[in-house]
Amino acid sequence: MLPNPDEKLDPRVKRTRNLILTSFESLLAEKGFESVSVQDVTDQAEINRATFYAHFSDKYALLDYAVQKAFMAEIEKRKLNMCSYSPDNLRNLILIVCEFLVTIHSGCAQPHQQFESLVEGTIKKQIFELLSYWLKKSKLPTEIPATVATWAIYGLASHYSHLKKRPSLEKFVDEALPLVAVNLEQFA
Amino acid sequence: MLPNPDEKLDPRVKRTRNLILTSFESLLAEKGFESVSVQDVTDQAEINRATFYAHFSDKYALLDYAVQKAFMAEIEKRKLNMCSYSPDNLRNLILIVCEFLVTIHSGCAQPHQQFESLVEGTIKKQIFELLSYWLKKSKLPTEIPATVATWAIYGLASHYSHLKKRPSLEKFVDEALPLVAVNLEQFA
DNA sequence: TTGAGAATGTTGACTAAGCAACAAAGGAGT
DNA sequence: ACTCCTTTGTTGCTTAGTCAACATTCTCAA
Repeated sequence: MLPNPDEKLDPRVKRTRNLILTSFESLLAEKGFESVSVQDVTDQAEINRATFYAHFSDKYALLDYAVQKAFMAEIEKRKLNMCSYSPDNLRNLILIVCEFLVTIHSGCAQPHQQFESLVEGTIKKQIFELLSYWLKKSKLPTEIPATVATWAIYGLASHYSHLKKRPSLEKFVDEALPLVAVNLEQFA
Repeated sequence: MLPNPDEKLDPRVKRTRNLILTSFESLLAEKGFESVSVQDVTDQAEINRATFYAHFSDKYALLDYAVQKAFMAEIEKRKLNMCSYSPDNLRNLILIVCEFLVTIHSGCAQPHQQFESLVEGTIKKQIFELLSYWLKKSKLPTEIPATVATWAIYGLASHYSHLKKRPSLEKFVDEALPLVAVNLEQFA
């Protein structure tokens, strides 16, 4: 799908970004997004503040980057970026999104509205791109079905991750899958 | 005793040295000193080879630095660098040297002659400096007693660390201590 | 013995990171 | 209102790290 944006990058850049990312994640878990300042991140990363701004325009850009990278890692781990549409792949995608949101809610202190909608935007963009990629390969119509499915998947995952008593993920996905699949397959 | 050479140092320098140090230690444990190349170190540290030479003239200088730093850390941990001569402090010093050599023998693959004598030189320099510092503070004669004690201590520790069946460190040090102490105290 | 490959040091030109200082905007309390 | 303090972006100059290239030396097997 995508060329790996890691390799061939100046080692200093990789190092710096990793330092920023690592300290950001730990601060996120400790204090929550709203109360983390750029200062905090650079202090803990032992990076100059000016260097931060050479990489990210502000902490929102950093959040976007962090979420995107973490989510992409999950996608790549299951090789969903190197295949095309199938019910089973779709099932795995839904699964990933659910797990991802659950993880975020357990790994980030005080998730406020602001934070959640930022994450939502980033994740939906990723889902949409992946679905588009799948459908294009299968010569299926893309735009509308991918949009519908994207929102549906994210909605399901968000719902699931907010449940007080979450049912088994397997059961949940089994029930949800056909509803999403029909959106993508109906013109096959 | 010494001002901490860590603080006030350019963050990039600290980072680079730590990266080099970390990868060196792991390679030392894995392959042994003789078979570790500068290449290996810089590859694993993800540092440019030219950068290595900006910090160390060669791998021997690196070994020196690594040993010195590790040993100094033990000294500082027990605050021996902030006190003066006493039998108890001397006892702790002997203890540290013994433990240090034991650790090196278990943590480094195939310790050859070359490696051992490099370590010996570095450690003895450290011991000598510490003893001199102690004695000077107590207005005791320095040069000769410190020399004798340094060699004695290192010899004991080396002997101990090479024993096939090592007795309890406590017992060993209890026996050795008075012999070394007399060298330092006889003119008190 | 020779020759091919690997490791060593070194160089000079380029790029990223550090730093200090600045103006500006917000927040908390008095 | 006010100050005091913190955070935010931004800038110009300095220093450290990167890279590719080169000449040497080592090593080891053909």
